[in-house]
Amino acid sequence: MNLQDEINQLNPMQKKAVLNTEGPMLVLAGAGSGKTRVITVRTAHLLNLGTSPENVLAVTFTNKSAQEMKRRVSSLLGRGNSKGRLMVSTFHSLCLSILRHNAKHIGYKNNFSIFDTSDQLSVIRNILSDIKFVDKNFKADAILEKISLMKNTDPINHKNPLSNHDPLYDVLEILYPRYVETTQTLNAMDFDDLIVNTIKLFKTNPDILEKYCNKYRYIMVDEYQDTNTVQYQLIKQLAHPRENLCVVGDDDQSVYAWRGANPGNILNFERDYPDAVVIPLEQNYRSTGNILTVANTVIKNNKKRMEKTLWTDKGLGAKVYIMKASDEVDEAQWTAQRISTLALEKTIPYESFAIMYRANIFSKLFEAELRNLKIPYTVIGGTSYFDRKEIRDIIAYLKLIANTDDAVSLLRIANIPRRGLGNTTINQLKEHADANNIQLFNAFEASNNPHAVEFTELIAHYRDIFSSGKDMRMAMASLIKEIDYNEYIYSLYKSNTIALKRIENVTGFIDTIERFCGDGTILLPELLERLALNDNPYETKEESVGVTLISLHSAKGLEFPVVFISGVEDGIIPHKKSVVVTGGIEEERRLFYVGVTRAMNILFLTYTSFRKKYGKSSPSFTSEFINELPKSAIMYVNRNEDNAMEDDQTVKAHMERIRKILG
DNA sequence: GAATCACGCATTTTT
DNA sequence: TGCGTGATTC
Repeated sequence: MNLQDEINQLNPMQKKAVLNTEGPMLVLAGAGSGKTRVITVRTAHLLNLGTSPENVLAVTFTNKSAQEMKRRVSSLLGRGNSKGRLMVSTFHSLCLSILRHNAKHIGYKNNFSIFDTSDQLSVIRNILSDIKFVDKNFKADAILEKISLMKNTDPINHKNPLSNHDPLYDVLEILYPRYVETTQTLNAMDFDDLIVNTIKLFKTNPDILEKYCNKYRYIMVDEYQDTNTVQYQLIKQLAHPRENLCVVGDDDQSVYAWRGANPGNILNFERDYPDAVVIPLEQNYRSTGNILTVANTVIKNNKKRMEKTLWTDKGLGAKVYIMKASDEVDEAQWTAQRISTLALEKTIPYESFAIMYRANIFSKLFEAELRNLKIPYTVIGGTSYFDRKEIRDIIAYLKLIANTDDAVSLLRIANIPRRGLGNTTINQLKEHADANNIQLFNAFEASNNPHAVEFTELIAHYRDIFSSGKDMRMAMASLIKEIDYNEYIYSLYKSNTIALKRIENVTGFIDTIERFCGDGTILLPELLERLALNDNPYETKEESVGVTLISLHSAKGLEFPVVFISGVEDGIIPHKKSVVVTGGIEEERRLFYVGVTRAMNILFLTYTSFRKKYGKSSPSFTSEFINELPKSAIMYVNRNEDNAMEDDQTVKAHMERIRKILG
């Protein structure tokens, strides 16, 4: 299908958004309203009008959506067309590429490292121990969260986000500058720094900013409701003065305030850009009528939102089913049984089902019950492959090889595998480095400890090997062999099976790396960037197998024919801890709304009478959101006479549709 | 440096 | 309840 046909098929609002290419525009894209389609067709249209692809910048939050967007734009324009020159990028990778070219202007070397969360935690723990600050009430991860919030809200004026009654307030006043100083000394940036430092770069070097402003004449931002204050500032800087800025988002799906997202960015768009055109997309192409009625009714209870009502021409469809289980085991069994029945009797593929929950911990019981019934499933989220100790160790080697100033990586692996560099020796070296104001690595080099010197020689040797651009796999394999990492793993774990598994992980990691590299060879710094930003341009998108188990947060952006939202109980949704913080009950309601609007044809809401919490069973109470549901669109299903659905002709008709859709 | 134990804590997560 | 951390001990 060519572009013009594609445009002709859009609904009037979508078409308006696509054809309006100049000036600021807010596309208020309701759930399932064809948002991605609008963005991609709009981009293709822009290019088709003669705009050069290098003058267009599209910003997303995840690499996955960036890749998806590139793919769709290039398929709209036909092959060989501009895919490579079009800048579709995440906030972080955009900033990273800007900073790599301009590192010296903000006091960094261009081989700066990117620190992930665990690197950040190490920095904080080191500072705490340096200043001999011991207080169990101040945990590194709580401090980190606040530091991140501080950076994301007001990095330049160092505005403390806490009230001065908060016990963490004073700690943060001391730690924040120290943390910033330390990371800079280590020639490292954390994820927040990537954005913050870009803003600073632009503030202090208007000429550099101007260059980028001239380059990016048309800017699009996806998921605008998730932008935080610094991302907002960045976009504002870049869009000036043309303001050909198209932001797309849905304030009702803003569920990341707790990590700094500022829904005010979308709510205030018209105030910030007075000439803005606002286009609401309210026709929903995903869900049937009753599901949308439930979604609309619930979300209307939020006060701070932009008014919109989703509608569909699909008809009412099945009612939203509500199941009250006796306890969490019953809930999981019931859900698994329902899936089994629907799958077998109505021949719905398992891939059409999703079970959603507020917290990943809840996946356990569902997994067990699905296993019981031999139903295949995929759990999304949880701890990442890259968080494993053995993978982190190897990555620490690579990071140190790429940036010897990275003392966090250095300290991680100085004695892994053991090479006679115990705590005492390392502390002496640290003191020596501090006293002489030199990098720790240089203190190792200059030390009269042969182990320390040998270690730096090893790193230097591999620095040469990796920078020569030789085969990455060979270099890695040889490094792992030279340090005898496998032997170390065997010595670490008593059980051979566990040790073998860990070793397999390391081998698997080398394979993963190869996939990150694609056909061509890339150098170590680029590999590390891709690893840090989780950006694998060669990853083949694999269809997940079986029933999807997923948190409500992770489900944003996805859709499934049949959805179960579990644990719709007071304290879970809304979560007891969320009610008192940033987003409060309204954000919880949005999260629930996100879950509801994932469902295409059938939606179940489940909750319990009793639930085991921390080992002991206590009564659970229905979520207030259940009470907000419109009576006309819902139907209660009883455990003992669980046959209501089978008699429901609408369900049969809709199952028929699902089968058709899925071929 | 390793093994053991007690204690405390317990959303959401991408980059 | 169950895991991860940190202290304690050998």
